[in-house]
Amino acid sequence: MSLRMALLGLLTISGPASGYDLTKLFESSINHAWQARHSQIYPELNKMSADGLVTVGEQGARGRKTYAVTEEGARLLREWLLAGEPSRLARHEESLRAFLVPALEPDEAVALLREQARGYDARLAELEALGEPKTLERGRRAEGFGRYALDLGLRHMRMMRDWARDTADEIERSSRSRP
Amino acid sequence: MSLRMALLGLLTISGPASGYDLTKLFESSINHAWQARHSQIYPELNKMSADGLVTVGEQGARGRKTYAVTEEGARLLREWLLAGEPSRLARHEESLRAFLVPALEPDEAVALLREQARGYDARLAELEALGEPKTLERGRRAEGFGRYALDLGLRHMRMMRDWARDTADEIERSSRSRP
DNA sequence: TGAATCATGTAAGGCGTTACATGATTAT
DNA sequence: ATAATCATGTAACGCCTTACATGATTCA
Repeated sequence: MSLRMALLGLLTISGPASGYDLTKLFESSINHAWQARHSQIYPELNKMSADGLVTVGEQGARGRKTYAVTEEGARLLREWLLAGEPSRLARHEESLRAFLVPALEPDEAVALLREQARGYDARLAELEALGEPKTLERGRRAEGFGRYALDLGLRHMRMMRDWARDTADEIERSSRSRP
Repeated sequence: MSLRMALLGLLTISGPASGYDLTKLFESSINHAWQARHSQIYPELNKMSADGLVTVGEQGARGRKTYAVTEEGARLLREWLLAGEPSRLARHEESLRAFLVPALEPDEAVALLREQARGYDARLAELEALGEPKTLERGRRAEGFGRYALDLGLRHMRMMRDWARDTADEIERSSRSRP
């Protein structure tokens, strides 16, 4: 269901697009919260079309198909977004890794956490670059769509970086005090 | 692979345990980063045993089996943790929902975000209760294992709550200025 | 004694990844 | 001409969820 909603949402926010466009949109925008490859997106769009959630517009060059959200699709998305179910589906391999850090020896754990912190900093820089005017030329991104999401991504990276750094500090401190 | 590592990690940190124990441990500890039901855990433990990563100890009452990590299991976990692959597998339905908020009308979006912020606050309170001495009686949790993870969980909840609140504020402000 | 909890399993079907496969168009 | 990019699809296999299924032990 989530993939379906993600596609409806992307089409709603960014306007009609092809499967190819949506594949790239996934990568460039929503990637830190959800992933999908073209091999999953293309069949899903076909099913959604069969279910009346999207329509296929003009068949462009190279067999390009442009999809647009129908009224029913819009209604379904709205319902899904407003449905207050907690829906705790969350799979985050990095957090899992972080969680298992105490299974390592203290010095190994510290090294790993420091490296992770560096990684988050690098990705933070990538994301920050996306927010700068220079990168915004590709359109849309600035207004509404992407604004809040980008902000969320930035906060997430900062949070993870800080946690990794603080935890490394704490492990170092406690393993120095009783070695 | 992740489930396998999660199980090895939990067994390493908390000591020998049954599939039943691990199922509950999953729920009470790692839940915000990874989920697994008993129907996935039991077969996986059997496979891991066949692969020599864990051993089955004494068969207790009610057919209870107690698993322990083997040397090979420990080695595999260590390798996996230290392997620096970025591994960006992340599926977070809540972030996805948050991301799609701009697909709603401003007033609907604000209402949704406020409700989400309340939800995060509630879960934050739950997590904070876990960190208090009273709840710690069930053992282990306090030292090492759970400490860092709990901290990460708390930071995550706070981050999400703040984002939801700030974004609601921002949408409210911008829809008031040009309605 | 009956309900709750402990304890383990299997099966069907859906979701997601990797790999395979093909061809058109554009830029160098 | 050649490489890069655009563009869509299918198939096999693995991971995960939901539902079905069973029985032992403990507590009130």
